[in-house]
Amino acid sequence: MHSFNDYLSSFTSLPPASMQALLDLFTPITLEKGDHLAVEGEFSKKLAFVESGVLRAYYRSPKGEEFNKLFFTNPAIVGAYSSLITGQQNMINIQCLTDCTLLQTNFAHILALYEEHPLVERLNRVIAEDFFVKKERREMSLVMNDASERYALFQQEYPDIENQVAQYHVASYLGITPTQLSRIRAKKD
Amino acid sequence: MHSFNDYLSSFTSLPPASMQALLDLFTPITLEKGDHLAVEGEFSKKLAFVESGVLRAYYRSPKGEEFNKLFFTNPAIVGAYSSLITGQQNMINIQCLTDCTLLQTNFAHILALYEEHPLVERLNRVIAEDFFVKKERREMSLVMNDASERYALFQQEYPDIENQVAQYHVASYLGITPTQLSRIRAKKD
DNA sequence: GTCATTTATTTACATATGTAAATGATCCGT
DNA sequence: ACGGATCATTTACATATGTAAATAAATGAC
Repeated sequence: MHSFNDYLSSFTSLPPASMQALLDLFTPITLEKGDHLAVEGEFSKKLAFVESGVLRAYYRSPKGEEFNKLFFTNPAIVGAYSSLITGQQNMINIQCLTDCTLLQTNFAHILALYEEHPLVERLNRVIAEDFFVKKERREMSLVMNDASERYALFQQEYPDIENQVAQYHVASYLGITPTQLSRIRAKKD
Repeated sequence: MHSFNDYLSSFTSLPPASMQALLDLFTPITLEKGDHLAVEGEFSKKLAFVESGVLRAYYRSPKGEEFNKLFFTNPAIVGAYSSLITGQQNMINIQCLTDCTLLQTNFAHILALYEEHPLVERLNRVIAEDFFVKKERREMSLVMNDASERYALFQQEYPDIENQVAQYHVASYLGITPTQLSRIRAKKD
């Protein structure tokens, strides 16, 4: 498992005192398969680091269909990011697909650290930029690659997820039906 | 035409002195159909406001196929946003689809205003959040709507663009071929 | 361990979309 | 106004994907 400390350090280095102050904000929690960390319509406040387990972020269409948008596993930060930073109503849902252990905090606590620990703000910015760039890459992939190429990319990007979650969650992430994913998998042999 | 001043004011109000300092940074330029404002691989520096004309942002696949990602018309801010804020290499191209008149500046000039005009930073953040939310909506639409629904949404969102640019640019934005767009249009009668 | 439930695959058919080529329409420079 | 170039539509056919239903496999509760 990748520790939260190591994960944060991979973005930018922090003075030990700042790192400690930041880490101290987070509380270990456990969630069960099916539990939600964020729900659409809320004004989201929580941010967490994934220690173990798998979560998904998903949209819901007006008719109630669900569309997986992202998966999260160790090491990753999970939260309704756009709601947190904009203060607007949250549009996505975040749910555990397995039992999960997380380190959780209130986003406001992090903001409160900026005065005393300016490099925490820098760290936060770097992480936000990383999110942004990943989002852009995913958007490019949705547009430029067909389903079977996206499936190959998914396997590269999340090598450990495929055997931890239901096939239909993968299909939803790829933007196809489970039927079509089965066909694509069958062809690969 | 919507003035730059009015457009900025629609996000958040600025003290007149700050607004003037900001507006003073921008220089009117004209670009011709086909000209590029940003090219992939560069480290982008420029940001501009669209006074008139139509621009597109597009990706290029490794094989050289182009995929339209966004259109820009008055009033809008245009620039290789993710490159500007992250300082990373730019991944998108921005090109004029008609002759355009823009107000242009170097992004660094805006950052330099933050000290003396703190509300400019707030304005910038609000605009970035607006970008982010729009990006999320577009991503949702790509995933949840089929091509003919996306076409209807495009017509709502950009009511004036359809008769200013080639059909195949619209098709590319929708993620389909011009052939398929023709079929969708034919059905609507 | 058994059985019911959930999940994955397969099948048959329908629909959306792509490709390539032909035809029409429109635009632009001279 | 003419004529070549670009663009849009149409046609015919191929492929990818969806839907619905049947079957097979895996999972989980007892």
